[in-house]
Amino acid sequence: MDAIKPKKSLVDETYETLVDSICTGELLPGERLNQDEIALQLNVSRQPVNSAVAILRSNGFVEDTGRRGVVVAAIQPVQFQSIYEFRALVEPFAVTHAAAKMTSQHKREAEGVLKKGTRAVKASDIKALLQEDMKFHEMIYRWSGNHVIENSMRVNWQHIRRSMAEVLKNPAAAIPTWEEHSQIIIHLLEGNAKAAARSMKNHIERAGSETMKVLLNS
Amino acid sequence: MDAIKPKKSLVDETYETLVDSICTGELLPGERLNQDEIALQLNVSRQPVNSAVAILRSNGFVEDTGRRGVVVAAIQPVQFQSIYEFRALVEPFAVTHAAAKMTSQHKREAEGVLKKGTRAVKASDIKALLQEDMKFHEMIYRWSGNHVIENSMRVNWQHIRRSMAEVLKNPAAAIPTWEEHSQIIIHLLEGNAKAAARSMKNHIERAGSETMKVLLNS
DNA sequence: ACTCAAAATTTCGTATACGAAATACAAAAT
DNA sequence: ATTTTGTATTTCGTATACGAAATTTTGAGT
Repeated sequence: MDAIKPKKSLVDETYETLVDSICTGELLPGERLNQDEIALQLNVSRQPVNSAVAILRSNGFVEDTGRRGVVVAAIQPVQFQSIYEFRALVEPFAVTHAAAKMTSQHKREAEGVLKKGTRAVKASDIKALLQEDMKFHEMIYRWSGNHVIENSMRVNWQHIRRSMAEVLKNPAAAIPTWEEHSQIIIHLLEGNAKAAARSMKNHIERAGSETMKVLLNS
Repeated sequence: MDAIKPKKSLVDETYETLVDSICTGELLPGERLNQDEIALQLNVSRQPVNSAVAILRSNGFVEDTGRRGVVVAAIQPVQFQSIYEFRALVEPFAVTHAAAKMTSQHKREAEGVLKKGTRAVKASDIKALLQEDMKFHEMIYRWSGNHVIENSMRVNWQHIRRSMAEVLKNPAAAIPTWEEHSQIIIHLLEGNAKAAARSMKNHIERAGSETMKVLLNS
């Protein structure tokens, strides 16, 4: 028998709602977060909102102004450059570690994600594209067996979502992405760690420059 | 006229106190955190304690038990292996980026940290050794100009403190550490990025195996 | 004595209350 | 008209209150 759904706390729900709002651009950089207003909108008291804001602050999504309350942290293009530089280092490393551990179980999982990804490409389903892209990379982190990678990238991915939503305003941008994802998996299943890592590096660098191009023109 | 000191919130104070207690081993893995008790000891109400615990949870220092409340997260040796693997990747990268940006300002800062470090070695001042080691590496992250590195490593360092406290029960273990730190800076000031990165990689790998040796024997 | 269920207690999550600091507003002085 | 200053309002941080779920204790039945 399955455990009944462990409904999350209001703090968690509030936190996730706010992160979503920030990442989708509903809350713009510099905008103030009014706790009373948020509490009213989400139909909870100010207490869970206050706790959620404290976590947002700890994770760098909002910042103190020195005055009252917090504002949505600004995201500069240079920060995305940092993120992609970092990814270009970490992701090939994750792939290399994953290569040594491939099983038929992994193969099945990869096929599932690739199928969902290509389906989303065909349907130009932006929301699905976003979700499946994240799932693909999180899958690789997990396969690497190094939990620090997964943890370190978690917050970054929330920021990446912000930029990716911009990039995918042209859904065709997802076509090369999923071709590259597919190629990486092929190399992994061949047991060719070097080629897989190189593919990943190229993938991140291409996606990075694509992203910077879009961000700088907007 | 100087601005008056902006004293931190009780949530922050509570959070830092709890992280300290976890990292120094005062609170052991698996131990339950009783909010009433903590509030009483810190002489605050349960509200800031509750918020601080939520942040601890978000940062992986404590985990839900499925029952009531949270317990201090267990730290397995394998987690430290992951951390050191990760550092062996990220820190040479940071050094490489820092190498391109050295100024006389940086030189002065480095000399200050190295002096404090070697003084702590001579005095076998464990607390200072811990603090200065962290400061040394955070300085390099900062110099790299990539904020993602600094942010990603922040939580890791709290865990590293836990292991380092163990290692430094033999204070002589700090001697090679600060020789290596010094060597890294020398290469950086020479503008020799390759050599600096290699020194950093060796430093992390030696420190990592030293740490694993101590953890597995305790 | 041992077991099990009902009652009492603990402790958490969330709501509400309150004081203090920041901001907005308004009126007086230049 | 602009600046200044006193006052009202907003909004946050923290304290306290309360209900519900988990845990412990109690005690009756075996």
